[in-house]
Amino acid sequence: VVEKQLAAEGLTRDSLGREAFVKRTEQFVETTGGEILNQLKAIGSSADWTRTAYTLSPPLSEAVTEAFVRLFEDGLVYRGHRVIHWCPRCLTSLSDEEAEFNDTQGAMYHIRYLMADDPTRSITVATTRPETLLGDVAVAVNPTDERYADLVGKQLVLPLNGVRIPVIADDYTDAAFGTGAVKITPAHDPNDFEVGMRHKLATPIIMDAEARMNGAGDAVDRVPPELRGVDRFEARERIVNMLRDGGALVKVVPHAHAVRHCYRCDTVVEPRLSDQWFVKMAPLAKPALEAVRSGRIRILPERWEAVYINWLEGIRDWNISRQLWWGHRVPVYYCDMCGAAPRASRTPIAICEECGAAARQDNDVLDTWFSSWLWPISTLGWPNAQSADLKAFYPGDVLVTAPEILFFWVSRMIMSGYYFMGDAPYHTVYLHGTVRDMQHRKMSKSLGNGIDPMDVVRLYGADALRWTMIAGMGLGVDVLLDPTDLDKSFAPGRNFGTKLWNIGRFLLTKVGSDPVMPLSSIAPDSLTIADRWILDRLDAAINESNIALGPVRPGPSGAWTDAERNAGMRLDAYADAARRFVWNELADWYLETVKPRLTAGGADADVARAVLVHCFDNALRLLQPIIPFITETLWAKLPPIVGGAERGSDFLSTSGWPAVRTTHMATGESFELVRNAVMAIRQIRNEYKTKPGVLVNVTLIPSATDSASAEQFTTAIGGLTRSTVIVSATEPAAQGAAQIVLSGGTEVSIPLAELMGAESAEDAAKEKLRLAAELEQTQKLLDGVKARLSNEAFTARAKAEIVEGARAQERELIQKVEALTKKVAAL
RNA sequence: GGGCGAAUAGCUCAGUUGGUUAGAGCACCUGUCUUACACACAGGACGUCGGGGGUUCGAGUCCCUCUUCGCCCACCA
Repeated sequence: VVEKQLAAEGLTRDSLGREAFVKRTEQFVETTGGEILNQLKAIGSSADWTRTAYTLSPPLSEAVTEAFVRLFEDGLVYRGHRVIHWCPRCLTSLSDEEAEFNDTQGAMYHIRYLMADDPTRSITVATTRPETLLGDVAVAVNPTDERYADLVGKQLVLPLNGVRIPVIADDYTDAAFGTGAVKITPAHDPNDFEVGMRHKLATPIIMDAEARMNGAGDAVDRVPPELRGVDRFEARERIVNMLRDGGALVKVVPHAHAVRHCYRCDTVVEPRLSDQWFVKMAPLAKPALEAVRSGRIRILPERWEAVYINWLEGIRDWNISRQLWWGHRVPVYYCDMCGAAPRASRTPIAICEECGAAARQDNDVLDTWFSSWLWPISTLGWPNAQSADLKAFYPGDVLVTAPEILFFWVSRMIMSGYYFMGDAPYHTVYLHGTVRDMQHRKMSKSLGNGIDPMDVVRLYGADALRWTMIAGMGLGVDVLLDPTDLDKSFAPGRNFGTKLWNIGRFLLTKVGSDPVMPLSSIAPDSLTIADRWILDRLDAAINESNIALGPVRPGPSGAWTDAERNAGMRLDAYADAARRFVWNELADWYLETVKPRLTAGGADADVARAVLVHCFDNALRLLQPIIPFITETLWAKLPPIVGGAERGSDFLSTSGWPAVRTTHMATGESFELVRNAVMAIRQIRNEYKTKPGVLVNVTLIPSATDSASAEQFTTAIGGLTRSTVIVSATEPAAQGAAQIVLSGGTEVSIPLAELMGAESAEDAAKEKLRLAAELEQTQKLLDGVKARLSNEAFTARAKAEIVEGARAQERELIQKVEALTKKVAAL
């Protein structure tokens, strides 16, 4: 923008000078950028953050200089004369990574070059960039290509400018591709440059920096006057027409190929011969490769490791100089007077040490990634080796980032970590998915398909935003969000947050603020079957979360084992385990059973309070990383523990991750019976369309294996199903009752008259149909198990526990089928 | 051109080393304002796991092949 303003005033950045240009740009940021700064301040962001985007803060600047000078002194930074990617709009060179490929439908132009001493003979070359023919210095053919063997060494005449060029033989040419003859343009193609070097050919540059046709120096005669100053693409058209008119154009065939574009402005990149600074990458890549191969660093998802290794193995030198004015200036100084060797220096050099003349600093700046690759160390105080932060926090643990900057940033940070610190900057690289819209398009400003996170925060809350992102984040899977329907994506997160809040509201009001007993002080005998069950489920949820997240760090060896390296970081599985516990177990079952106990008061109420608070405390710890705000608020309101015991911290966020109990008590299987009975009764009530308010009498005949007291069954089941439960040892009459046989053999019976109301009490046919259907389904299952077990191949070859499992299932199903058969018969 | 990944309920996705009746959320259907929560509760319906072939006592899971999407890399002019 500043450059445009200058142009309007008839100025350029060159005429203005670097100092004035920088000042001018700073003013622009101050004024125009002020609104942006204010917005950032409003949400609590540091204004310095914005400034560093324009100027490096002094410590970072020091780090960049140090890194450059050290690499220079070690011979890993060098100045090279070669063909690089040039953006004619940004007027700078680009690294390989910054010049992105786009598939483009272009054309292959076949052009005839005539022999100089025998115009009846010719060679036809094929090219996608005909305008570069003005810069051709040779035509190369394969040495084994018999078609052209007798032409090697002869001269051709370039169409349009009449320049004479030789036919050369070089392995680079593939006889099978195109016409088998390649035009060589050393200054505008990296491969041609290599060929040119081998054959000691000239390197005429035929375009200016903005990619307008223009020969400089001795190439001036190569560009016909009518083409000078013409943009390359217009020149292409005109040249093709000129060739056609002159009879040199043999044919044009459509040709799909990949063309490099500037990653910033999307302009087609022009290969261009120039002097640039490079970093030798092979020595840096070596330890970075070894780190991943040995397991010192793991990359998740694992498949990216192959991509990383493949890239590093074929790595090419890194062009780090840019012809921009914003950035960190290359700290190399020249003397134009005596021609002393360029020097890299940590401090500015004003005067040449050799001859005393004024020294000149290199005019290029460094690639922004040259500062970014130092990020893990420069942010911790490097190059100050005494930095306390560096000692305390290097190396770090996990880098979370997007796969598209694996090469730009991730791998280079690893290289700089090894080179400057002798160790990797982290042990885990977690590459997350990309947020896309429903058409799988990357969200972007230009497409207008993005979602403003602040809108989501306003409408659904920050916790809901985090929930959606984390719970939807399968390892290596893209997250699809619909920008036109925020509700679809974010309502589930909001709903869960609200649910959690309501659980807390209920729990805190019912439990009150009186101190609760610590779980450890409760006698196991006083725990109900529901207590034991929920404590079991809590342990299961913690275990599941731990497995989903995996080990935090590699073992003592410092390297990941094969078993460890691909386990963990399953954020979606962790979120799911935590949600299931809180919603489907704690809220749906335990809270419902505990209500009457809390109201009743007494010793049992204290037990219930203790278990409830313990479970909720741990549930909040489990959810804190995903839902930090709601959990923190609720946790602060938990009642104190008897005796003033601490919960580990004043804040949930630093209170510690939950741990499973070390002592085990009787399992919660009895409560599973309650759950099965409750679900069965509810199902019956629904099928018979019993009004929700109607109280029914339920007879429960527990199987011999159920040990829990009858009282616990009656209260638990009764409370959850609006029924009065009688535990009985005797079989009730099948006639006139709805019957349920649970898998353990426990039977449940409800009089039809109560389910259906007095007016239709006689309708036993429906119940018979219902039971018969269930019998049929159970029988089918049993038949399947029996068939499997009677297959000798199965019993002989399957693992013992699988076969035993099938036998147990068979026994259970036989029991159930018998009971159901009896009941159907009685009806 | 080379490499990699994906295809499972209407939608977005889970499915650990092959193990029997394939799950969740949303959407859908029925009922309910049951004093924490209708952003909720209870119940329900919905899938021959992309097509074909193979290995196996047993395949969503392993192998081959085809189809369709997607990603990464690449100096064939």
